Amino acid sequence: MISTKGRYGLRVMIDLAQNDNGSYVPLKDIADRQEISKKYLEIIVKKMVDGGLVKGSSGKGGGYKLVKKPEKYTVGEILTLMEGTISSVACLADKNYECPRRKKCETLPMWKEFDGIVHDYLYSKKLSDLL
Amino acid sequence: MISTKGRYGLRVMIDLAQNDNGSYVPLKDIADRQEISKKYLEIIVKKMVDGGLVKGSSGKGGGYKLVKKPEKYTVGEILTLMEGTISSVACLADKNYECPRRKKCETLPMWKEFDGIVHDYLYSKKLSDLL
DNA sequence: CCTATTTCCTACCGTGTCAATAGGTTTATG
DNA sequence: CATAAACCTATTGACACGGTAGGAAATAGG
Repeated sequence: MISTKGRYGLRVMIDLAQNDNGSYVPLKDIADRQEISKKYLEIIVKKMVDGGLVKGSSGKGGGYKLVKKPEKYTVGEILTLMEGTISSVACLADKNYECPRRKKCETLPMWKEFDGIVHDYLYSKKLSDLL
Repeated sequence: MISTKGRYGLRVMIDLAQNDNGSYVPLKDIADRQEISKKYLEIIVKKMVDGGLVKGSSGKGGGYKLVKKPEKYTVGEILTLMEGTISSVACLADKNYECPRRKKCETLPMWKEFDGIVHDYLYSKKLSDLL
């Protein structure tokens, strides 16, 4: 289940794309438009800055802006950053984890196939598709 | 993310299908084969009994058995019972919930499409496909 | 009838995440 | 130098996760 971090994060990205006039968009405006507490959005946008999805600027006239064109972002990369992983099962979330039952596990192949379908959908969907 | 309830539950169903000789399969045997604590499995199988997926019988010679043929179960129905919902976002998990932003929400159509794909995959997958 | 085996039931527990809120500090602009 | 904005740290209450523990009830075989 995608949490508010992922869902709100995606909406912030859309908002930034829709209101991009070259300068920075203040978080207060985004919070008002999206009807989400600005305080809570700070946490979310912080992750996006740290993850390199957006750029922030302090001080008067500051705010946030996208670092690349909307068609260059995939929904998958945004959700992966916000959620930590997008995998549907723990056995596949950590790439280094080797389940001792992986040889005989009857469900693993299905989870892998399922994860593949989810991955394909989310990484083929572009931010620009949502505007 | 599918929790252990869903994952273990699915494995129990597979185990029951594989070891079905007409009589009841004791939980102790399932726990041994699946390398999962029997105590914890009790919680999981209880849900499956309440949900009508399996039938339980107390006393000596008791245990659990499937109530229908493996090809009549879908992975989707098993996971939905164990997880409560299979929806990827809260806005779609509760059928009665009406989001005040649903008219203008730019992400809702995508979530609906995504949920549809997930649903189609999981409900087309049969328990018998995993044996 | 008795005993072993099995499900069934209730309660508890530590840890972590979720969804926020609060209050202050730093940075930049005009 | 005032204002507006991001940035930083801490805290909170509720709840789910992943179990563990101990016993009560049911049932079959000897």
